[in-house]
Amino acid sequence: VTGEGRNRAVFVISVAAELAGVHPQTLRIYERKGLVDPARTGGGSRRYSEQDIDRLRRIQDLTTEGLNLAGVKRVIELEAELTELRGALDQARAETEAARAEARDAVTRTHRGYRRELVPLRQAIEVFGNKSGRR
Amino acid sequence: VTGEGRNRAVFVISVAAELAGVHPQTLRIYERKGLVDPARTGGGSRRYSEQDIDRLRRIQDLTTEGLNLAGVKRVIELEAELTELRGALDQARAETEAARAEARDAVTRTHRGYRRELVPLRQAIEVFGNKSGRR
DNA sequence: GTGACCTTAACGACGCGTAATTGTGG
DNA sequence: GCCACAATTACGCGTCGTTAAGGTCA
Repeated sequence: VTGEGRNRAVFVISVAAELAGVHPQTLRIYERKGLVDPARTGGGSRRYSEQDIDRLRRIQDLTTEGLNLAGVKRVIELEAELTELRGALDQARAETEAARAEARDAVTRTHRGYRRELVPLRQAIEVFGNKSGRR
Repeated sequence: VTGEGRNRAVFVISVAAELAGVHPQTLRIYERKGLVDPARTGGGSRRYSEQDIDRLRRIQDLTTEGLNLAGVKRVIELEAELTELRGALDQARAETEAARAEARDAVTRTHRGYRRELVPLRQAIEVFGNKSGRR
């Protein structure tokens, strides 16, 4: 079950606390407040993933800026919404560009289609020229 | 200078506090923390607009949810970003739709252009039919 | 001169982080 | 049996809101 990268929960609380630069007890508080949700071993010990560590560091940054934990939680939620929205916006703009390119291409293709038909027209004139009187 | 609607700063601090449901002194704290920025009269008194009142109510909601003032400030900023981004996303999607409609129309117009030219082609055959042998 | 505004300071309540205590699992 | 983890409790510090005191303008 290896190779899961940053999702793999490997750090015990003491190591996670050291990596995040906080007291282990603080991590337990964060969990109680719903700010992190580390995995648990069968015995009940917490295991923190790299993602958890990143989140802990983000929490640290925000609390250092003076936010309390309720604020940290909301801010993290809002930031997630923001990145999601930015992605959607990028995609929407790419689709606009694609639609515009497709518009140009479609016209070009249409022209080309007629031009391709126009080539044999000279022959068509030879073929149908006499029948032109036909109603 | 009337008719400015919600931007017009009309409420003194006691009324604003009552409208927002907080202590007047609390409003002064909010201002010191940069959460609101009411207008001032020549004499130095604060004057709150309807927009200010809305903002005060929003601050109240967030603090009631347990955020401290630093968190309230950040959350309000992020929410502003979110609404801005949502607007941009709506616009981008509208532009995509417009570009796609324009793509369809452009092809249609191109077709129509050829069809208009194709009508006289029968006459052209009559006119040029004999010349078809010309190299 | 009274009243509402201004500012600054003091008080009480609460949230957060740390440390101490006790229990439990590897 | 030892060490690290778990959970609960207690303490210190800072923030927030209220209240109080003193000054200024209408």
